[in-house]
Amino acid sequence: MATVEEPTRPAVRTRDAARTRAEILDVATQEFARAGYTGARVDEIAARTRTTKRMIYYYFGGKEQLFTAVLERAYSQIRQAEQEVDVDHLDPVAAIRRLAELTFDHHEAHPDFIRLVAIENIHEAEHMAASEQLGALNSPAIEVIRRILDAGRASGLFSADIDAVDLHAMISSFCFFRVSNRHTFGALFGRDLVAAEQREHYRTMLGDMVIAYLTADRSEA
Amino acid sequence: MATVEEPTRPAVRTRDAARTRAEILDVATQEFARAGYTGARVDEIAARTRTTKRMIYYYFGGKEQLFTAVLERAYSQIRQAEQEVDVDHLDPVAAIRRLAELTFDHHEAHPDFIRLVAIENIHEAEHMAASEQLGALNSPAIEVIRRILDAGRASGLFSADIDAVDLHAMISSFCFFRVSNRHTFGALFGRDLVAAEQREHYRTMLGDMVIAYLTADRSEA
DNA sequence: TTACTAACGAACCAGTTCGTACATTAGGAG
DNA sequence: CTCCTAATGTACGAACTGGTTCGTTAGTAA
Repeated sequence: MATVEEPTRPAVRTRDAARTRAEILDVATQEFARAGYTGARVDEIAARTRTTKRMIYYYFGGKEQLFTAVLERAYSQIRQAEQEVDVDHLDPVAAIRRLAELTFDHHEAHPDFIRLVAIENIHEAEHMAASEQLGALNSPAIEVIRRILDAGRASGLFSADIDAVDLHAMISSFCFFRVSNRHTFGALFGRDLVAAEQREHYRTMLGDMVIAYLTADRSEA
Repeated sequence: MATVEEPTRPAVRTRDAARTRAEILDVATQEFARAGYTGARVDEIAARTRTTKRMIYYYFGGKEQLFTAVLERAYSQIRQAEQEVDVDHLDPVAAIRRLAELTFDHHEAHPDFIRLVAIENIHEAEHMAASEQLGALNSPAIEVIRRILDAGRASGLFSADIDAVDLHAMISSFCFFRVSNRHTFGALFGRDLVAAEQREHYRTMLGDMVIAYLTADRSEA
């Protein structure tokens, strides 16, 4: 019943450009991943931030550039993870399997990233094209794959003459599809590709598939 | 220089419910595939039709139901194509390879369908869930795969104990990724997965991969 | 202490977008 | 030929949305 108005606490507007910028990126990542580029609302992003819409335009310029910034950060995080991969101590077969599993795990752990990539493909990668930072700077994973492939062929273990980028595509396609198409696949076949009980099953299947392809006996062909 | 106004031809408003409905679906499919669900504009769909926006609401009820109808038709077309598959005269290895190639070809030939599926996944298949027609009625392809797998195992050619739905996922993931992620993959690695020169390369790679997995020597495992 | 600027907030605006109310007519049933 | 209704077209509006204008203030350099 108190008719006394709350003094609407001054909220001690502390100034911290880096924090504000990062917070906008965090929220924007969620919102874009949730609703797609067009479906994401700048007002909604601002509302879920401790700052205002004005700041989004102040720091990023607009919705398009904000999405580009979101993509840039997401990809830079993935590259960072890839750089920490260490499979040099393993034999080629084990190394490839390990790498496939790491890719599998990373996709599963970052569904928002998968969604962002799917969304960017709907828009034909126009935001990536507009980014200087994202210009064809190769993923570290490719170099790792290349080294393992060379070793595997040198030792006679690998018969397939696939190159690193194509092998990366093969591994990624399985990992990506499992997460990206989870919902339509589930609706059509009543099977949840990302169900916890199935995790080991699919992880093993991926490794088996890649190794089988690389080591297949092609002498009869 | 004729200042005589064109009589704005009466356009002979012929009435044909089926045609109007089908035309709306055609244009809507393009527009949704182009811009995503949220990005698609009802006014734009109407403008590219020989009828008006009023008819979209008259026949479909609204944007959501229109998108659901688009998905229903797209999936029914795919099922129709799957039903025409005939691989019964082939041995299991050749049959699986042929089936994989047909899936490959279908994905390549229908990029709009791929985009619609990707878009529907962004929306967590909520429109498919709202459809009675799309309720878990299995794809004919699954039955075909099941038969081939049984035959392959019976004859001792296939060693892998994978089930039909998972094999379908394996094949689809490669075909789907190649089309759906064409743009981001191209931007990152400078390689166009859908380039015509590469078509045979990837088609063969898919078949090799699936056959290698199914026939891999697991005696040493 | 003062002055200056980077960082910030509230309110607003113009264009858009889905959806609807109302009026009209083609074409078939009788 | 007449009447009835499924089918169609026009015009409009309320809510939303990206972006901007204008004014304020925290922190800091001198």
